[in-house]
Amino acid sequence: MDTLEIPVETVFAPKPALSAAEEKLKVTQDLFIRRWGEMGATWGINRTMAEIHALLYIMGQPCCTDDVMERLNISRGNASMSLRGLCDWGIIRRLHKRGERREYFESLTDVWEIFSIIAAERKRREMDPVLETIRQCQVMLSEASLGKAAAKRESVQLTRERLASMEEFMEVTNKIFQQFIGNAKSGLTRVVKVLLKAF
Amino acid sequence: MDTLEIPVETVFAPKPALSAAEEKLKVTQDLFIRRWGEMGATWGINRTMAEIHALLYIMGQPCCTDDVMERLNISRGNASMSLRGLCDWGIIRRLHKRGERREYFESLTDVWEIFSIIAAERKRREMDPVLETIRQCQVMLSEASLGKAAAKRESVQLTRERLASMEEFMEVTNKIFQQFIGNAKSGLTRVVKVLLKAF
DNA sequence: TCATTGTTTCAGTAACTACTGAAATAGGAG
DNA sequence: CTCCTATTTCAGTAGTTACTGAAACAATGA
Repeated sequence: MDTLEIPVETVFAPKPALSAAEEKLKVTQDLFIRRWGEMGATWGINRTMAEIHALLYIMGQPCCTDDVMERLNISRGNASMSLRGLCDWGIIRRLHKRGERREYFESLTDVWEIFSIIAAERKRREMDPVLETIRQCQVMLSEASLGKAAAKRESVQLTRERLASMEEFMEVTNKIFQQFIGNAKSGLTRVVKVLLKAF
Repeated sequence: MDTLEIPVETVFAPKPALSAAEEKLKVTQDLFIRRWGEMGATWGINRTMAEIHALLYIMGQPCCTDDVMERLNISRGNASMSLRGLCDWGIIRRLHKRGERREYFESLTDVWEIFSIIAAERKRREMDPVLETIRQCQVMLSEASLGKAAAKRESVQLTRERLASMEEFMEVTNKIFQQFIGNAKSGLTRVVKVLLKAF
């Protein structure tokens, strides 16, 4: 039997074993983190970035690069790049602790704020260019550009109609986004309450 | 000089040259299609699928597999799979023309309907599982699971708070989605008008 | 100044996703 | 049934994105 020997773990892993409660907390957080990462992936945000954000959000306390690396089993390079990316988005913040050399990171805590930042950025990057393109297309198919006869062709008319309905849709959607973004900090609940009451 | 010979194009390319207007229409449509594809890509929908949908939408008339292949320069396999995918989503439809062997495809024309289908599906696939996970996490950190003392720890409390605010956010968001989805056909404009008037 | 600790960058590579082209399959017409 | 045309499937591969690990860099303190 080797119960009398010093367990290998004592030498190589200086950490004390987690208490049952700590273990459960960790398992729970990991579950949340994984799911969040999966969701992020299908929304065009890379999994690791989403996971890091989930970690910082769910922990509720600042973590340093090494904490993140260790917890998610990722390399230093990856952690560094992803943390920077999240800072660029503005949904996590760098944090210097007095007398500490290393940097810590923490997530914004207000969920409405987090999502309105993301929404605003995506609108700017993805919806706005499409809207601009649609308008450009409409100019290209205008009477002025094609001449009166050609502009009357059925195929041209069809395309113009489609462009117009898409434009209308996107404009309205944009306005909704504005509401989200503008009201985020005060809690979007207000927007929603109005919406729900009306139906 | 070879002007007296039959031009090579006459033999190999039976199509007549496009008129200026047709050419402009094509260029315009291509511009729209490309932009739409780019947007799709950043939203986690693959570029080709988004482009095919854009094509069918903007054309306003049914196309067969070969039309799509030729217009977008993609292989038969790709076209077939992507068209099936779009049918599965429900945003394009198969269409049999009387006396024609091959199948045609057309896009839904109502933009609100298109987007509400997409929204509903994404909610089901991506938000619902996260919500379920959050609830599961809350159970895992309940007093019943951890015991009274452990449940009082600060770290546990923090995590529980975060889970709770995220849950609240997602529930509200879900309700908004429901409104979208439920009112789509009658034109979402109604929802929006209410929303806008209230501010 | 140098040593130490922490951070960023980036070339190389692993992992993944999308696409092709050809073969298999389906189904209508004769 | 067979022939013919349209459609689907899928193995192999091209193209893309994400990640690692090491080296360069930055900042602090002795």
